[in-house]
Amino acid sequence: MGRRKIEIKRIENKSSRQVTFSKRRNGLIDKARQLSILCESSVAVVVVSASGKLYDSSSGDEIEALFKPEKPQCFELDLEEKIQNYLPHKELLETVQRLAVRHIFLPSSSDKKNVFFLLSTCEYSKLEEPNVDNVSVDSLISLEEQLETALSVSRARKAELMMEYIESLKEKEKLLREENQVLASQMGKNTLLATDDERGMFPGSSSGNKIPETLPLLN
Amino acid sequence: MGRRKIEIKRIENKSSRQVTFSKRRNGLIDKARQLSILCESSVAVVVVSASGKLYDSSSGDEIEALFKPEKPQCFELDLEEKIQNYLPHKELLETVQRLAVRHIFLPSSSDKKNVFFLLSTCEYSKLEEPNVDNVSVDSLISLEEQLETALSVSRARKAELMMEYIESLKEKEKLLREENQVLASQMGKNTLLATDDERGMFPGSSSGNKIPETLPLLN
DNA sequence: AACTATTTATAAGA
DNA sequence: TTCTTATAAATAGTT
Repeated sequence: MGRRKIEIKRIENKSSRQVTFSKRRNGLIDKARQLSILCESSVAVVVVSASGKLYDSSSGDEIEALFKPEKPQCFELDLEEKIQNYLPHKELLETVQRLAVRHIFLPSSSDKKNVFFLLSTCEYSKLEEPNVDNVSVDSLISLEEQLETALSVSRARKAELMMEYIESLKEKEKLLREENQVLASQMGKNTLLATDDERGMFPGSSSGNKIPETLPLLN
Repeated sequence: MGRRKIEIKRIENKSSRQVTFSKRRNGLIDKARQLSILCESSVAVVVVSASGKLYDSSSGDEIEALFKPEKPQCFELDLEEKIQNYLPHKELLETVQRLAVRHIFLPSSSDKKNVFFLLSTCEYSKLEEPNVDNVSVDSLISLEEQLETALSVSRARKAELMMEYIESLKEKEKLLREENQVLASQMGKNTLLATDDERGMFPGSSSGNKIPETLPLLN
């Protein structure tokens, strides 16, 4: 689409490369925007420099909002919602968000299911200059560390939330069970329930059913 | 760029929208690829779709073998060692920075949506410096690919298992509650327990108040 | 940053 | 879905 056809290969000239990067990045972003509108999908474009520098900060809420609408299921609990929001793709999203955000296009519709996440980085360096390489590598490593930190935090938080929830459910179950036993004994017919308490119920989960048959739900 | 100029607004016709979506998505991805090559930048396109198309999946067996916690650290190691040592920490960035083209399937814990990952990046030429041969880089790429896939699937699986467990606990709780109610009504004195249920019962004992009060744990 | 000759993407039609 | 093609849009080289 220019005066000449170009091969798709690295542009050697540094300034040409920079100019092309700028033009095409803008083009890409606009394409993403158009797609999101035309097809009612959600598109996020994030541009990060290789150095990890933040070009354009955006609120985390905006990006998070991108995924909120697709929250599935009838989870009435706040905690469960939080857990849902920590699913893998959200981890990635949040992670990248911490790095750098250049442009964000918010979803055009609330119940949209198609989400494009586009991350683009450009290395402006100096491949011709050997002595600058270390700087670049260091910045990459730094970037990686930030990513890893973000991911770790995200995962840890997710696990924490889930475990809290599981603990609370277990606790609730225990109390219910106790109540049950009290009631049963008050009625003078507690044998059935008392024996139930002796068994440990959940060794783990099996893959197939949400509620595995091997797990006696009520003992 | 078609027979006619179109307004950038939601395409009402469903099949047109689908067709356009497909075309433009491909166009976007190709643009991203070109940008990454031309400007030696890294581009990741992530597609999250509710329609459930699978671009790539990884077997569960590889996951166990590859998912090993190891430590990062020294930057001075040769590349092969770096590969071994850096996997967890560099996972995301290296994915973005180095992988040529790949698809990762991220199973969602939800049964109604699938997550697709498509990452496309351009290789850094600095990685192809003197003492790094192509074989080494290739193996790096391959390894990273496998690891990333494995990690993604593994994490998703873990989340799935936890969610299954949560579901089973909830189900069990429900049954206990029913049992309780039956007992209570049989005794003709079910008020006490019923009211307990309406309030959040548990301060959360076993884990030392880990359960946030703001979260209605039950109902 | 603007311009414009060309190439590229794609809307509509088959 | 895939292809064809007229046309709109993007952009490479230039100013």
